[in-house]
Amino acid sequence: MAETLTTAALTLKDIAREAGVSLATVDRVLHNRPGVRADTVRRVREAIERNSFQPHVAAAELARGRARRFAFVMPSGPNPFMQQIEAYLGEMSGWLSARRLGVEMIATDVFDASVLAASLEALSGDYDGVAVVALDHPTVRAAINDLVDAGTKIVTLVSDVPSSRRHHYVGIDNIAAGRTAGALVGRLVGGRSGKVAIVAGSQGLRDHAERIFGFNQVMASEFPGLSVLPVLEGRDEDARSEQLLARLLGRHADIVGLYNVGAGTQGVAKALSEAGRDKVVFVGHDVTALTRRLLLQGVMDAAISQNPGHEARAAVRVLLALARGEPILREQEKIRIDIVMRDNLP
Amino acid sequence: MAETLTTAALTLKDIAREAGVSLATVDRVLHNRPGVRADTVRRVREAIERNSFQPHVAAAELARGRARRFAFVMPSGPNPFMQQIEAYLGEMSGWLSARRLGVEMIATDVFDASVLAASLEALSGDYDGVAVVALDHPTVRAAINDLVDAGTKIVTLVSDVPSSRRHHYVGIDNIAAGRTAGALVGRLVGGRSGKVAIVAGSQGLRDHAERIFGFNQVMASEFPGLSVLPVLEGRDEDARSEQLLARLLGRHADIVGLYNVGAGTQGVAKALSEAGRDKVVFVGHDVTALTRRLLLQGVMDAAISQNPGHEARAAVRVLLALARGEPILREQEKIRIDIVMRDNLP
DNA sequence: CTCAAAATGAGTTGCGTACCTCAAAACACC
DNA sequence: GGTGTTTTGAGGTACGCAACTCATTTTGAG
Repeated sequence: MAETLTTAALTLKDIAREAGVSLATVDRVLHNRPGVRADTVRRVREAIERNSFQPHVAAAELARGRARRFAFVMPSGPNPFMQQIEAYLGEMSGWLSARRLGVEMIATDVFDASVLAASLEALSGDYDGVAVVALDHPTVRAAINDLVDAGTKIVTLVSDVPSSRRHHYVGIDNIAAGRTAGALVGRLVGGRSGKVAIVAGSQGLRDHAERIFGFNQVMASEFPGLSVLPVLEGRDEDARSEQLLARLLGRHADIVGLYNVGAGTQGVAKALSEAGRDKVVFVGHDVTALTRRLLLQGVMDAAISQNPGHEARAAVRVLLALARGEPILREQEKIRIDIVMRDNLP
Repeated sequence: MAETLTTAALTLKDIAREAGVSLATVDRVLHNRPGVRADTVRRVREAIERNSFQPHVAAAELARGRARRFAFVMPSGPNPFMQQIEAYLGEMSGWLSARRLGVEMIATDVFDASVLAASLEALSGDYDGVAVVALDHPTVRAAINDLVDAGTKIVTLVSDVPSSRRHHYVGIDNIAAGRTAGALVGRLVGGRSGKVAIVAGSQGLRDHAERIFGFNQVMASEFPGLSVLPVLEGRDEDARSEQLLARLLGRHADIVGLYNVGAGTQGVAKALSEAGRDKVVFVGHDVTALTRRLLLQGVMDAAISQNPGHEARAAVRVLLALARGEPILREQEKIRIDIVMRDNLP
């Protein structure tokens, strides 16, 4: 009837006895310190393994003395999504200080590779972990690898640099996000045939390009009745997005769906309403004050969301686990793609 | 450019000096021990407040010595959702033992109020925290309140007992889940008019009743072209659900949508396919091996999911925070309603 | 076999808190 | 002013581990 999921609480002393060595040797093995014969290392490791020994987190944390410092390198300038991440980190301040964790925000121009790389290099040695919203560029990749080599734990946030040796990526699978958007547009259009428009910031941005790729994939394979128009590049700006879209709507009377890949949402919504094309199925990204309003008004039909609170907390937890040498709960730290419609607005 | 989110690391000794008292007195205040003048208590509290002092979690944990024990009281018998929760707890075993947390599963008949209440009463004094999948019944409520009075931290899991004094509920808002299901069925039907069927376990179950309530709300207000048929009560059994639904499908040729509120999914799918009514929009709950297959086959169109992994971890985290007297990160522990379609299957 | 280098043992200290004891001081009451 | 009670101080121990020192043993090369 009752079933226990955890094992007894051994200590290092027990492991030392088991392995037939002293506490000092166990300590040397545990922290990869030199001066232990390979054979002895094996014996100790086996004893740890055999008893599935886990160092007591609290004791280890207490003993190491100095507090851990993490840095969040984020885009400068106003960006609601990033501001949300910062706000959520602020909400955690009690949690952070109870664990003696210092978290600092560092604003920089993440869209300029050399500036970003310089910012990263400047952090070397000062932090135990760094979370960075990174551009995928060779210079940035090199800066990340340098930090990794210096022993800093690195997590890419929102936008990944898969070619680097970063320890973890906290963000969504953008291809899957695009696929989801495609499925939503296709399904919500509901059997009608016609054209579908795409508004993106730029196809040069990795996440945008991936989303468009996934979107097109689904449209081609599952919704042959819908044809996708060439991508409009609105640079995530309201005015430009509005202008481009207004022109497109004028030229195509049979647009039935619209996927807004990045920001510029305000402009997109305005173009739709001024053209009197409110019935167009409109799917976009992220739950902000604006998209929330548009969803409630029925202008937007669905938003693909990547919970910024979860991303902020996951980044901190992952950095902490990496710094402690604990395993990462992958399932927990995975950022899910949320479909938000009017009735499940968070 | 850089901005720090945390404060300096004070210790109890600092607080004692600040307040002009000894360590012993601070300790007495912190743990609500008797023998301190009200005036002194205030001075100490103010010093803590003024410096926004947070006890070092690791030190506190280490000092208290004995490990914490949590119990999960779950339904006996085969239940995929509950099995998943148990599996996810198993995945956490490293995390748990590194924190010296003991978690035990206790299987019982949660659908029999007196049996469940007896199981709960039997736990008194043995556990620091209890997570329970609870029936909302006066006897159960009393048992929960007794445990609370005995100092045990209580979390209701999946199914709430709002009238009790449980410390927290980990689960979804079932009315919102029903609304979401309604919105999905309505939208996916895509403008056609016709009838909509509902299959539930029982309208006597709180969560099922709430979901149906939310579903009907949306259908009535937003989809006047769809009329909802009387609820079929399949008792979450495949055979019974299939039989009832098959009969209903036979009588109504114009059924365009179907909401399966609980289990019995296998039977529902079978009834649909044997009647050759695959085009009916079918929305159900939870991602299991079965619903995953049905989604991929296109039989089911969407599933409302309440990530069991998240629920298991949230329950543990909440119990731990309660036991430590830490604040709960509400935003983090909130269980979201996930909409799962073929293209965002987790 | 000798000797230096490598490997290991034994031990100490400190992290910040919980929990405990005992003595001293402050206080209230008559 | 003396009594008893309440409040406060001072100090110790323990928790499990990190990080270190120094002495001792073992090993391998010549």
